[in-house]
Amino acid sequence: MPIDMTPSQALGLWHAVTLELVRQDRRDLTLRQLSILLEIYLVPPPHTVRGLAATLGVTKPVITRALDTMGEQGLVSRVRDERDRRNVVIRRTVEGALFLERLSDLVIASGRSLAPWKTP
Amino acid sequence: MPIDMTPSQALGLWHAVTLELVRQDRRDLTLRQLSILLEIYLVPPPHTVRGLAATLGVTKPVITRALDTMGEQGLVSRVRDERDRRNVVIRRTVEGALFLERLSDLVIASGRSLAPWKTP
DNA sequence: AGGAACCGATCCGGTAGCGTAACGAAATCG
DNA sequence: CGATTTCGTTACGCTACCGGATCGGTTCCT
Repeated sequence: MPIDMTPSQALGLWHAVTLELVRQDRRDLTLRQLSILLEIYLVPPPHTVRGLAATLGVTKPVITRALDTMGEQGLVSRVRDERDRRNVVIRRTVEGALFLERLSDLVIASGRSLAPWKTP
Repeated sequence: MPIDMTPSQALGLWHAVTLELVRQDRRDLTLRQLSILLEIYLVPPPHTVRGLAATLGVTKPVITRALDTMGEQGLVSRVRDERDRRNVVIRRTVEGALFLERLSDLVIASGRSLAPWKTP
């Protein structure tokens, strides 16, 4: 299932997607925030603050702040773990799934229309 | 030359690359800054502040600030246009090219090791 | 020549993220 | 039990970026 790309394709893909993300602006997510969001939605739960911090290689306050921001935007939600009430479990939301679905569409579309050999 | 991807591949690719970018940290580029950098290096020159502002759909100060930051990091350089001294021409640098080359490597490597069907 | 238009940079107040260091709550240990 | 460890959060001072307005400097237009 791997994807093979040339350097030109790789950068072209990144160029197209970042450009479009900036253009439509809407949610101004940090690279870290986006990374957290993808981690939550692509890796099987449960997700905790310290777990994410370890995975991303950042401190815990970074995760807390990112969850604050994305929580306000409805992209994630937090629930106290009742089995160990010290923990907080990060949960997915419908809105977050929709956001990533749009990101996915953007990536796919950008990849498809990448440097069409001749014939623009 | 297009690349065809499934939604899972698209998000998986983005996940792997952003995660690695966050992990190695180094230069903490904004999405906007990265977008500007890619625009400069992938689109034929000349590049001007107002041109980039129009392309990205942002205001001119945003471009100026981003060029300040990336200029300090040696990723781009600015030269006054002698034919029309109102303009500033944004130029590429060796260091900037190297940075994008590493980004390209990262994207390619992430794409290659994407959800290897069985047998890791 | 002089006014208008243009270009990039700078100033302003405000917002959001950062790292370090603490904190309170909860579980575990001895 | 109390002491210690483990969580996530908050406090603090700082830095970077934001949009909007404005600024000099330059060119264009008549």
